[in-house]
Amino acid sequence: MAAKVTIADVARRAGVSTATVSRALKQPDRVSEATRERVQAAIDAVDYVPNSLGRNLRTQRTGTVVLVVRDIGNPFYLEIFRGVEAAARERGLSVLMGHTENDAERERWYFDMVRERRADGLILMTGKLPPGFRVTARSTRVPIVVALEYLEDVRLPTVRIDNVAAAREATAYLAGLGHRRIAHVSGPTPELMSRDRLDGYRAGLADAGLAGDEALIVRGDYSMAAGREATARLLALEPPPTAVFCANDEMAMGVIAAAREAGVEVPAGLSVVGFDDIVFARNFSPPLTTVAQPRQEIGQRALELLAAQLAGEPVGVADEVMPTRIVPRASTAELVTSKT
Amino acid sequence: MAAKVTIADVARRAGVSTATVSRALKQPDRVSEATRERVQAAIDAVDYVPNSLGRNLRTQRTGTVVLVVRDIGNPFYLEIFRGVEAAARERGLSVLMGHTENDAERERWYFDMVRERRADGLILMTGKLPPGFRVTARSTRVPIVVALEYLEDVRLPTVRIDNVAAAREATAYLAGLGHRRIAHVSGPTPELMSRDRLDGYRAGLADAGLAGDEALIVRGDYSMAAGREATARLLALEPPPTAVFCANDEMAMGVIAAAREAGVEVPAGLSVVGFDDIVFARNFSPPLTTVAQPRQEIGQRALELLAAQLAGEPVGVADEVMPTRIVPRASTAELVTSKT
DNA sequence: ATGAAAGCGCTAACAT
DNA sequence: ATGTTAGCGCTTTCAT
Repeated sequence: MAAKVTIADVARRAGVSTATVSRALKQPDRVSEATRERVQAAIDAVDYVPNSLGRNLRTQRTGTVVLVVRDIGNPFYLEIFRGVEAAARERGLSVLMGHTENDAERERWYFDMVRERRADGLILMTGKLPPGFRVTARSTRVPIVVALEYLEDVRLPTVRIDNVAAAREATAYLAGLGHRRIAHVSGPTPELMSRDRLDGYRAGLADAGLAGDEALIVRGDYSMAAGREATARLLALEPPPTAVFCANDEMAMGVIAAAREAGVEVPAGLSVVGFDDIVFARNFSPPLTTVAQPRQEIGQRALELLAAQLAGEPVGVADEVMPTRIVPRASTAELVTSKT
Repeated sequence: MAAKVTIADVARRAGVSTATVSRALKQPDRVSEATRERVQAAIDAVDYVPNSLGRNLRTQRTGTVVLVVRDIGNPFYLEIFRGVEAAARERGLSVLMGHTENDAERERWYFDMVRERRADGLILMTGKLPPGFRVTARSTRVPIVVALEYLEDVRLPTVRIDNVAAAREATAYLAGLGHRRIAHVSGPTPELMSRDRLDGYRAGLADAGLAGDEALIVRGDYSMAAGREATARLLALEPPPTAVFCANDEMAMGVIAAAREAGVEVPAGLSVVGFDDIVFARNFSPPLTTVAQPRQEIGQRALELLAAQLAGEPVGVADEVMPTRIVPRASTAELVTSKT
């Protein structure tokens, strides 16, 4: 009915002070049973909805956190968002999702949201801080948790996986199937994550007593197209690899598509392993063997860490490493030695 | 440096009133050149960042709008989000993305965000209003724009596509390739969008002078698995269809995967058309013929409508219909009549 | 258990 | 062009 109902209207109606109404809402135990009921009746009668603007100004909190990713179009992030959101809702927080597309200006924009108090804190999944940001500066103190990616030379609470170990395991898996010529399609190697997976690949080869061959390593950019291009290079080698470990699922799918077009069947002629276990991995044909990370849990844990930080709890500089696991599907097979 | 710098600190430093500082920031033309510079210098000196909480309370606006979808995990929505976000940033608005997962409680939650003034308005892509919501009620007046989906019996500003016409065109496309037995895998028919696409399919058949056959219509739920199941049913028919129009891309991909596993090549033995042109459609094997909608533009337009509404401009009850187009790719081919 | 009163930081009348 | 003043709606001491 009324266009604008404030706490004062409720107070008047219930015959109490605004302070009592506020208490009845936020700290019911500090108000007598009878009063509480009277207040509730008044609230219903005038159709009162608390205006959080007033509260926010008073408490200097917005109840909103921002999840910053590079590319919101990447379905990979959505599962993490789910985890973050679920944990946030439990605590009455809202989650804003923003993406930077590697643009420095936008990276800063999200930081400014916190500085302007439009949000309380940040979960960073961009792999970098905005240029010029110094963690030590009191003036720029922004509650942050780094998820998934991690930052070199910066000590911030982090939730991540061990990319080296996971890649090593994936490579070992292929070696265990009898493969000897195992290629790797990596991500852009300036990025820490790509380097880690590449390092893991090398370590995996070494574990299996296999010599590395730089010709078997092709740089990509995590796109399906990059997987296609890499395939052309790899199949032209003499001898060609019998297995490929890709730094993500999209590139693995590109490899499979290109290989098939080149007349090489997967997994009969080429075993392919991806990384991430995106939704389509399971439904690809053939279903993709890949490395799964506990995305939802990562998101959840990141929010928990951030919430603790916001609540003023001593968090220290957490560095939580979540477990990964190989998901064997039909894109990999034992090497059939078809020597003459 | 300072933990908390307010507009008063700047005013003191610049030797002006807080009102002048506020003006220098928001209406620079109402302040003399000299003053403006002095204020700016003071701002830099004390490292002042405006606290939007104060402004929000004063202006009764948050500068935030919420994009409500059913399932945030559906990559289809992301392109729309991009359009919304881009248009929002131009206007200094932020976009919060929320998903309901068809849960009534959560549907209401986003409405309450606006009622509690945690957000200024809603872009609804859920295809329904929360239970009990009446557009007429002044008390629940919430700025809303409906995108993509539209609501029966409710007059709200809407940005959408013509699903009937698009489906009709898709069916006509298959008929134009010579197909006579054209099947349809629909979405859940209680939903308006699914019904529209089904109606369009029927109209398309009629256009081509083809008799409908209810056995050729299979209900799905927009999942890849549903596409797979539908395929089993369709291939068992006598004679089986030579073409399938699916109500979305995921189901089309399920159909293709299942057909191939059943020994039916696409498009040689079966032509398949999807709907939505999701990112993977282009990279599927074979690349999927589908109906593309201008997602980014839909998002952009929806935000423009909402922004106008928030600005108090007379919007009326807009009903904007955006154009769709068929994207021919390799999952469809002319029917080869292999009659004996 | 409840009330009175003082702001949180900002903007917008209204003056000058 | 600039200053004064009065809140926006809420929470939270501090009293009682």
